[in-house]
Amino acid sequence: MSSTRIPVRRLEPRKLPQQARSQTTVEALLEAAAQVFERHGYAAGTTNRIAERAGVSIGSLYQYFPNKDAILVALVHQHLAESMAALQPQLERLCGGAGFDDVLPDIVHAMVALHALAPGLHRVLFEETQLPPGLRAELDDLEDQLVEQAAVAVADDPRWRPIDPRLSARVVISVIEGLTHRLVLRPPSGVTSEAIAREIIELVRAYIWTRHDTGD
Amino acid sequence: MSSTRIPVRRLEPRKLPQQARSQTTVEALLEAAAQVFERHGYAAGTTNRIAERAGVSIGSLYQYFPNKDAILVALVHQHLAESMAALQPQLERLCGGAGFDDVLPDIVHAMVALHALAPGLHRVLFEETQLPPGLRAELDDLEDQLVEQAAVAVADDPRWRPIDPRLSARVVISVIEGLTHRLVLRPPSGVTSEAIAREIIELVRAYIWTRHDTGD
Amino acid sequence: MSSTRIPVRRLEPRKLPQQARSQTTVEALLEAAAQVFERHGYAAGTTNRIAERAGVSIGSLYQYFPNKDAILVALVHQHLAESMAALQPQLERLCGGAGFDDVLPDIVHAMVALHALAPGLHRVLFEETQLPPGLRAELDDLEDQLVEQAAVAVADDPRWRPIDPRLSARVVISVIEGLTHRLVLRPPSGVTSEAIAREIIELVRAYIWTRHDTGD
Amino acid sequence: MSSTRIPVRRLEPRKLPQQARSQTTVEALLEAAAQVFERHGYAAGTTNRIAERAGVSIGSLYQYFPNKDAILVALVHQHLAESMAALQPQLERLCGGAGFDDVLPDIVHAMVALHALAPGLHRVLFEETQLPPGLRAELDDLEDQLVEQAAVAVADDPRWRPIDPRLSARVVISVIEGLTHRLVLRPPSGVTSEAIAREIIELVRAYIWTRHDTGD
DNA sequence: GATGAATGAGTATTCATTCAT
DNA sequence: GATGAATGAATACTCATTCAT
Repeated sequence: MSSTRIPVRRLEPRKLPQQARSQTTVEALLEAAAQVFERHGYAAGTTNRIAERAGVSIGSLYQYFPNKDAILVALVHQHLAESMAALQPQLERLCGGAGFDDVLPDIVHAMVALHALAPGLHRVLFEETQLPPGLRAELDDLEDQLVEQAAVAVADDPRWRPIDPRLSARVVISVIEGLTHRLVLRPPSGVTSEAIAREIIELVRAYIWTRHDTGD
Repeated sequence: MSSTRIPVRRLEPRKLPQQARSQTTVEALLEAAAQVFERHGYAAGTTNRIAERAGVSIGSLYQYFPNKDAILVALVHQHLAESMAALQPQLERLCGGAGFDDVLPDIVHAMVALHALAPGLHRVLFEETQLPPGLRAELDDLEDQLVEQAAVAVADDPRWRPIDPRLSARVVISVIEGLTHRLVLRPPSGVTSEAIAREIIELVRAYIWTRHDTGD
Repeated sequence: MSSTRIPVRRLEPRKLPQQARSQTTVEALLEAAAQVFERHGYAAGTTNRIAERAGVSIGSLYQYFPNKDAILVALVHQHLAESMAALQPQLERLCGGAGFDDVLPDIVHAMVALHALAPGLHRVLFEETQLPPGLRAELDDLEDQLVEQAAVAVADDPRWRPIDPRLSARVVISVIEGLTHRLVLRPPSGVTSEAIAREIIELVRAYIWTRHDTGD
Repeated sequence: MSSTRIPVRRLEPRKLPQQARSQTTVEALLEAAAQVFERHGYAAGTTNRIAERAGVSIGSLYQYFPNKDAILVALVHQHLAESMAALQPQLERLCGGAGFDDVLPDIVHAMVALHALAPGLHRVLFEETQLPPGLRAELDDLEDQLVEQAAVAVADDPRWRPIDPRLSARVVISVIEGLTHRLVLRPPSGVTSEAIAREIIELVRAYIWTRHDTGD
């Protein structure tokens, strides 16, 4: 009779690789997981396939990840870190007084570039799977922070005085995120990612312009 | 959607129900499938559960659907039909000469209403699962048609003469679809679906206004 | 991402077989499980082996038992039922006024016969595995009832007036149970099960005789 | 004990620790194993857990024990040694002419004390696992020796002349061992280990008294 | 000698699908 | 037409054991 444990599901990596060798293994696993999930989707991306593609035994996979979900979570965290690295500089420019108008293109281009790299994987990461509540909350928090910063930046801009900066900011963020996903992950034929970025920028500009108090 | 192989796989309903009783059974199955997929997701929504909830034996389910994917496909078709039914009148108004400005709100409201009904199901139908290529193409075709119609309507509008009607139309459609999904399926806290619709409308209006040739 | 259910572990049979065919399957499975556990022990008695020996697919096993433990539980219940069936008549004789001295031999013989049938299985059922708390409690309850009945019977016996009937009864039950297990499940060489029964009877008789208030 | 196959399998410690450090390691491993088996049972007591708890790498564990079973065997031997150490003096008293009646209480108390120390471990050692045949035989031999000695002692006792000293001795040993296990490892609520010892002593006394030739 | 990364056969369990009744 | 018992390939995951460093 198996003992009745309390099944607390861990999602953090199981142990930190200490030797150089294992560091390599973990990286190979994450890389393999990204490819496998991208090609097969999450459900059909089996742990055995991931291990195989990583050139590693299934046992090694489970030495570093307590379960399949943990791999996904690690991938999401990786993406988050990359996103922050790409966005942080722009946000600092914004807070440093640069005009929203100037920063916007860079933000959008960064977002588009970020997603264009491995569109299938992003689909899996953010659409196909139901992320665990903790991670979901983490992402939502992050977005809220972005919204907050954007709201402040937009409110400060002397030329644009939006009536409801918070809502405007939320829509702006959603538009950027939503359209990037929509257009980059499933690009309509005959539309370059360059054109996509351009249109997103125009869209946001137009929206903000409309939503402000012209003071007339 | 599970398989990556390319076996010969039928996705059409196995046989058309001819008697009233069968008709009822099929409807019960689709309704049950919608509920089960909404609650459990596609992968965890087992055919046995669907059959059980439909009050029908698993054997009967397979009498009408050759496999699990076929149920999903039927559900997508159903959704498509409903969408068309909701959108067609507006499109006809558009083609009949009504101003895009007038029709836009109705379109957006229709879209939002369509998705607000069973958000979880829509997530499953359009995000969680990798639709079979044929269906995917079908959906894309449909969207292309919408784009085409919208392009014509926008181009015809005497007050708005967009520089690239086709691209503008595509963006408009994507914005409506993308934001509806993004905002309705995972609504930010404190934002009503009414507000969402309003902002989408504003967004599109602003964009079109910007994108036109003012003739100055 | 798999949905996070609350893992309540069921141990009851999964569904009651409704057709005659499945009744047969369940019986074959239990019989096979008894043999497999007896030969290999619980841990090494795999579900696949059980299914194979039952001449049934592994899927069928899980159609009737939600997990491996449930099979063990069913086996214990089966044994319990058989034990009660064998013991009940004697207990009724006891309560009906028959002398403890007369009934004792029959009880011991019944116990020995019960265990001599599949000793290895009983070892697995009651020694090797840590039974789930509910079942453990059930067994303890049963034993407590036996103790209670024995205590009453012994107390009533005019010839035996034990000082502490409850404790004496407990020891008597434990002796019968403990020695049956010890001697039947791992019989010393050269001792027949007949001799074992005889000695157990003597032991209990001597004990009770000693433990009574001689009234001197 | 897992394997049912009969591979060539070493169960002796792999190498005798020669340096003081190694001696310490082996002791730490056995101590850890005892704790881990007591807490988790044999099957769930993994070698990695044992090594971890011993503060030793898994590699080191296998330096001293060829496999998991060998650890169990070592533990059994350890227990045997302790048992002999506790029992030997009493047996010598017996052979030295002390009355069985006088020695019995000390034997029983020694047995109870021995088992009360780590009941869970004893359950694992002697009930949960199917000991390898060699060890099983070793244990049985030991018991036979005890029986022999007891038989001689009992036969010699001028006051007790049992009809079949060998059988009586066997029953006595079994009673002591069986009831100790039964009552110490799974004590009925409300019964102290002191009371248990007392009742076992009484039981054996009564039995021997009954089983002797009164000479009438 | 010690370490711990790597291994992979083996385990319980699920679920889409078939087919005898 | 309907039923539901039966199937078994496939999956996530474990753990005793090895061996390069």
